[in-house]
Amino acid sequence: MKQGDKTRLRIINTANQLFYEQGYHSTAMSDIVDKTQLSKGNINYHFKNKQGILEAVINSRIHDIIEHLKQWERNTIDPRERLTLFCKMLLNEQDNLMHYGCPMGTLTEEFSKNQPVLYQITLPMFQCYRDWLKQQFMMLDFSARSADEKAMSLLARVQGIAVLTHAFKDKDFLNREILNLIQEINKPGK
Amino acid sequence: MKQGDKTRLRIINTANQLFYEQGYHSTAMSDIVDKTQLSKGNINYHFKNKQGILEAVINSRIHDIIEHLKQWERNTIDPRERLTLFCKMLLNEQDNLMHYGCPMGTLTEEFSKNQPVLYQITLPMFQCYRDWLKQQFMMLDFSARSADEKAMSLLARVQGIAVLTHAFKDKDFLNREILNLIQEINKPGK
DNA sequence: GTCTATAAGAAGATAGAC
DNA sequence: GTCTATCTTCTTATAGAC
Repeated sequence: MKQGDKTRLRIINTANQLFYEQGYHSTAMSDIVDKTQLSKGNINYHFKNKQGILEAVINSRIHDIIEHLKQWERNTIDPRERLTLFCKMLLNEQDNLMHYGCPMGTLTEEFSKNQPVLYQITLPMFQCYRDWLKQQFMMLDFSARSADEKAMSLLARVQGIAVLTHAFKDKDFLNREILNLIQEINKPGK
Repeated sequence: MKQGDKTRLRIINTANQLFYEQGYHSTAMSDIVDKTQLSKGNINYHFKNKQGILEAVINSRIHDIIEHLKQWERNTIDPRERLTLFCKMLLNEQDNLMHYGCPMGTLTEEFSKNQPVLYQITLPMFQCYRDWLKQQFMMLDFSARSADEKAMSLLARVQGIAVLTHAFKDKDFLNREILNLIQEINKPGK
């Protein structure tokens, strides 16, 4: 890998972490400078501006999400088990969720109000999960329409749990709710 | 009412609306100046700084929330009906939810990551609803502990619906989910 | 109580040397 | 490719006149 690519990657990964832990707006270019130990000028050589960094970060995240989904598909062919793996993801991220909320949800909320350009960049993350969940429900013989509705329902459940875990800094709540949700998913008559 | 009080109230109400529509961080003092048609100096006479305005806004919101809860208590003594009124609140705010999300959830999320002082100011809004919902579940003969868990569950459901309504700008989803939620609440064996 | 004017700082983006 | 230095704009907060 070329030196330039290594630097570019270092910027993306650092910004990704900072955008998650502090939010996009609260992360200054100087924060990225400090954490990467690169100069301001160097960062601006690799990215036109802050929005350019965001775009690269989101592309990187989407790549990771897709890898994650593929892994679940390799792990099992049972859609209910796959949905269960999706829910369990939150248990693996307990501390991060408590401190920083959902990386996708919090970033989207930050842009949904009045940053239409950044919002458009960020929303595809949500769409990845929505489409994949829909596929799983279709494998359970739901129609395309109701599979999408089930996907949205499940996404909403998970986002709600993330919001309250974050707001009340409550890991017990998180564990309780996710276990309940997994039970509901695996109930036969659903 | 004195002129000073009228001015103070005008600032609070304007800031309340702007904080909701744009977020706290994205609302500049100059936005409040423009919308109130008051001078910068006048606003700083009434409030020490931006944080002072936030505190007044939150106090005003909490006052409104409590009035709202009291009204639901006057409207019915049946706890399930009261929980239903709570859910229906979201249907009355369809357009706002779609454009700006939950006024309580979005503000709390904005501060939960790395603004501990503002977070402490904002969280009591959530606590109001949590306590009231808990009371309703206790009237349905749940123990204090499980009533609180049910309250948190319901809050999470509603927050999740708000997040996805906002993210996908989808009112149909909102209506569908809220009606489902109301049905669940009024199922006998819950 | 309300105003105008300005200080003081932070943040994003740019210029140009090496 | 990487750096230092600077520009410009935006934002909060303050000083002082009326």
